[in-house]
Amino acid sequence: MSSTAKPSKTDVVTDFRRSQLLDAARDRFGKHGLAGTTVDGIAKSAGVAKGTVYLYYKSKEDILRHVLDEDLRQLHNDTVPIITGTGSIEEKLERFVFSALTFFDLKRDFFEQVHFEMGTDVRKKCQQKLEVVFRAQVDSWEQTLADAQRAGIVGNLNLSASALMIVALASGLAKQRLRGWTSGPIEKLAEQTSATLWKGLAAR
Amino acid sequence: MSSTAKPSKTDVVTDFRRSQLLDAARDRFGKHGLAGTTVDGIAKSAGVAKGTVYLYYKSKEDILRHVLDEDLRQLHNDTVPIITGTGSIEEKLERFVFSALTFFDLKRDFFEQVHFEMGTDVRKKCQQKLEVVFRAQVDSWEQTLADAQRAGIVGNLNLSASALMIVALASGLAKQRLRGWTSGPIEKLAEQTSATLWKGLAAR
Amino acid sequence: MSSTAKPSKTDVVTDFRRSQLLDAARDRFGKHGLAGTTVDGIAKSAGVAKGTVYLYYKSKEDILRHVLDEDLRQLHNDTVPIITGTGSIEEKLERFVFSALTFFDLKRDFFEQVHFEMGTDVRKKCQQKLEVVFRAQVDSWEQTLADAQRAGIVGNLNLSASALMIVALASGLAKQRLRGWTSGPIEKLAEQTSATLWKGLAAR
Amino acid sequence: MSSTAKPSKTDVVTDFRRSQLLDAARDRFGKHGLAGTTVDGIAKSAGVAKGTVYLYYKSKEDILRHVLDEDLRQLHNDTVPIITGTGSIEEKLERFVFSALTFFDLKRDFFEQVHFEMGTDVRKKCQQKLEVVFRAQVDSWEQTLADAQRAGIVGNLNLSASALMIVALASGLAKQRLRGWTSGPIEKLAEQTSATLWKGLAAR
DNA sequence: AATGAATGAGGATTCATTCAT
DNA sequence: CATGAATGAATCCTCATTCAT
Repeated sequence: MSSTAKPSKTDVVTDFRRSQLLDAARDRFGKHGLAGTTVDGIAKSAGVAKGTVYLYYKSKEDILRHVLDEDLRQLHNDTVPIITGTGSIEEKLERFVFSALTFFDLKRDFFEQVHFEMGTDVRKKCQQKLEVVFRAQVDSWEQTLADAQRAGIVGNLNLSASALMIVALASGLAKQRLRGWTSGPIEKLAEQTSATLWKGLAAR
Repeated sequence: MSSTAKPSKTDVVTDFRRSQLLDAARDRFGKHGLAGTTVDGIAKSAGVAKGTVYLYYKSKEDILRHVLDEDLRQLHNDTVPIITGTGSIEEKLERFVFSALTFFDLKRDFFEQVHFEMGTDVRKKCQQKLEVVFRAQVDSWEQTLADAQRAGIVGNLNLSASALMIVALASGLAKQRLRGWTSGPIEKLAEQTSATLWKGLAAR
Repeated sequence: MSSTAKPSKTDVVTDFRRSQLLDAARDRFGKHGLAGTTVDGIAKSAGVAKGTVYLYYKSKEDILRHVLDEDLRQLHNDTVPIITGTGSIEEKLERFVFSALTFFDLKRDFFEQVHFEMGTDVRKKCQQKLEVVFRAQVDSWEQTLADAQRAGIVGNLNLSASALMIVALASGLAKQRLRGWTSGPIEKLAEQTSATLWKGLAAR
Repeated sequence: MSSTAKPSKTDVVTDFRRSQLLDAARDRFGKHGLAGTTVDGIAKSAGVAKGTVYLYYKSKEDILRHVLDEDLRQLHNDTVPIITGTGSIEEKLERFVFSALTFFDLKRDFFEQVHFEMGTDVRKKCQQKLEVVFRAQVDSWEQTLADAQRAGIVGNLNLSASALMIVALASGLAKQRLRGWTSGPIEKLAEQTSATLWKGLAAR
């Protein structure tokens, strides 16, 4: 019913509330950390009462899970299509690094505070999901590099090591920006590092 | 005797206890996360009573601070001398990546759980210290690359971007290993990535 | 309705709870002393859970402060109007002593246990408030005696010493009753002592 | 042995230590209150280690008991002989008030902080002892007033009420001074109040 | 006798979760 | 649907007391 037909008013309200709560939670997690964020605080941020939170999510942990799901899905959508899409490898490389940096720049607060803070259970599940995204990135790069190799654009690379390296570099740079250790425009950073990396990959 | 008079027995015991507690804490933090670790648990791990912990550290936070200090000092000592030491850049590059990977491999549990979990205050201080180490690494690399440039070993690089890249790559790889996303011997990973990186840096 | 719009139901409940908790606290403080009273005990006495206490008062100290405030306000209201009100000095004297004795008799347990027990900070503030009440009593008596002097009812007294004496006597007698060192009806004690004091004050 | 013969060296040391600890305890209790005083603090004040305290007193409570015993004995010795000694009643009255005020003035810190703070058990015992002193004072005054009555110096007084009043007044004044609510020389205060009191007692 | 490291019971406080209205 | 008062488990920290040296 609700999937194809017009969504009932209830569904709309429910979606709105869930989204509203997720945004509030992301904000709070970003500002106060995981342990530092209270359910009451999330409720206040969302402008509802504490009890209401439990109508839409069954626990604080559940909220965290959903925030992470949403963010990781976005990370995936922001990066993987670039790798598998059209364009020269050099361009893709630069755009990939740029996208990864941009994503983490926007989520800076949240990741700075929370990303690795959750309890054993959630973290396991979260990292499994994070791993899925990273593996998708690595696999896509490996595929792309293999194509390029067949086309004679790059030489006799260790494909998997190179793919890993690309993703690691993007992630490493992102972390440094998260920490505020690099400044300047993201474009420039993406351009310089991807160019150097490309030289390394293309060199025969 | 040797330098500043023999340490008293009390000092020895104190050092032992402090070290013992730090090890226990690192273990617990690694297994259960920051919030998931109780002072009582640390005490149990160390084989002492709860109160004893407070004879040596004034709070849970104080313990965390000391664990971090110790680890970061080690990270510094394990990596910076490699960069500033002797040898060809290629060798240094490989050894640097290898050391960084090894360090995080050993501290895997701890960093996986805690590194970014602490409350706003501690985290600030901790990250300032982490930044000091990373900046030391970047600065050392920049200096080393500048020397290499003067010697004509590398071409017209953007020194600071390159230095940043090296450190970012090592850190990114380390994180992926922390997450368990890469397997295989560290040596091989270090060799492959540093080789590719070097090609990119050396290319004219 | 009556004065400032009808109080909301929530307000009524809140007032009830705060009052209920204060009464429970006064009872516990009276029975077990300040240090001997636990928040859990107060909660149990009030028939609520420990956490509920913290919905209404922010700390054990906060509770104490409110108990003291309430009691001291009552002491003031029970005594000062008598001094400044109408009637002969002899009558006032007797009623004043009687009121002070009665007040402490009712609060016996509490004062016996707590009044001087609190930590440096609270005690400072409490005693400042207590001082306000005592000074109000002394000042009122001084004024009343001055009027009497002008009216020729009493002779050439040292006004401030006499006022001080009246208050000191009431307070000293109250303490002795608190301790259980005097028995018999309060009325009689008040009558006898105030009569003797009056003779001393009125004598020329 | 030790009671009549020369005290052994051990006895002397023991007495010294006990006295030293009592003084330290009185000081600490006066400065930080009962709950605020730690055994370690007492030890530090006395210049010994914590364990040593337990060689001389079996608990913190035991220390408190001894401090109180010592002080109450002193209060008794400072006041009762004045009442039962020689001199006119007027003189005795003034000297009694003066002594009481002086005693509490010297012990000001201690009494201000501790006098009524102890747990149920100690307090009971302590107040019993305090009662003994107060009763001794009251009884002595009653006796003295009875003699005076027989001698025709005072009229048809209610002896016990009058005695009670004298002691209550002295105690009330002392409390006010403890609180810092009265200033000026003790002599003057004693003189004025005892004079007025005497007029009241002597009036027919 | 003296020490002070070690102990662990005890208590204040926080906050995720529930449920009656 | 929404609320927020009530709950009580969980945890940090203190400090009186003990005991091996």
